[in-house]
Amino acid sequence: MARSSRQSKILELISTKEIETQEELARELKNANFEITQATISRDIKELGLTKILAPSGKYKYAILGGDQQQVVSNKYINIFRECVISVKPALNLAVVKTIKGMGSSVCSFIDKLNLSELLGATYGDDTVMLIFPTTTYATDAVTTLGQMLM
Amino acid sequence: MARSSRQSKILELISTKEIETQEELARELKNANFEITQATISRDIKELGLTKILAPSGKYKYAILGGDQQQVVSNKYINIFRECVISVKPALNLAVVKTIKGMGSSVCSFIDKLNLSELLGATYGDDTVMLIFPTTTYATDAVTTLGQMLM
DNA sequence: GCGTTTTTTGAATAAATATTCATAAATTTT
DNA sequence: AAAATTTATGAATATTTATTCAAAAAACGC
Repeated sequence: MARSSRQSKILELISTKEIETQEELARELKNANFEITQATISRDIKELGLTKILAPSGKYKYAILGGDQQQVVSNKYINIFRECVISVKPALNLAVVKTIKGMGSSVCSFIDKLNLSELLGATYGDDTVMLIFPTTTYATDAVTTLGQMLM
Repeated sequence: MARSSRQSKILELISTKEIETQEELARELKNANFEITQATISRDIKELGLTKILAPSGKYKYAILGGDQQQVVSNKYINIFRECVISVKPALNLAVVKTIKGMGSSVCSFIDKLNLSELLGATYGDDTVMLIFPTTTYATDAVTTLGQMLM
């Protein structure tokens, strides 16, 4: 459980910040209350298919891999999603996602990447993500899409 | 000059073989008569925007980056091409590319990636690449395309 | 529940990679 | 063409990352 949450957090962190080293990632995770060592991060990074790329700044940073290999890995991401999400429910033009404690932000960051159709905006709390749509129909469609991923 | 040739060779090597470490790359380059140390390879790899990715085999290997950053880098590739190619000429339904000594194979590997229209096949020698087209027209078109890259 | 197997992790370490610093080669300036 | 500047490189080293090996934690069957 801690494992999935941690990996989800890692995905969020690297897409949010420019993480240059695994030690740096360890520090960030510590801030998010994951006590972990560099050894474990090395393993997580391998599992998640992350790589160091040359950022425009000229520095190296961790990023999610593009290309073919990505397919192999994205199942992994969906598994993480599954383990962090408790339920997805519609509420008029909103979709409300309940997550395990502390995973609101990283689940939200994950959902952002899905490019849900007509998603107007998304906000999150500690264990909730709220997705805003123009109509109830789009909201229920999104709930269906996300629900599918949980099965 | 040696620099461009070497980097061109590096591009060829990593797209041909599964190179796991810089030391391994150093050995391969030695075979191709480039006496070079790991330090320089580290620098070349940074310049070329290469990264280690997880190969399907589960091992790490070097690969050319996909994605946005790639644009920044591909100019670099064209520069290398420029420095390795001496001339591009048509001969009936063929295009003949003369390269500096020893660069036939890596220039050929580079050209392969261009997906020239109607290219039927390509062969190379030490300092020559031969491209085969169905008609003289396609051959001269290719010569124009490649010629453009040299300007 | 209790023993057994599998999975996850950390500490220590091995392995790999990036950088520093000095030097040499190439390029430009005058 | 000599001096000055820039660029490329290697040796040594610092830094970073992967792995080994042992231990703890979790999952499983009985």
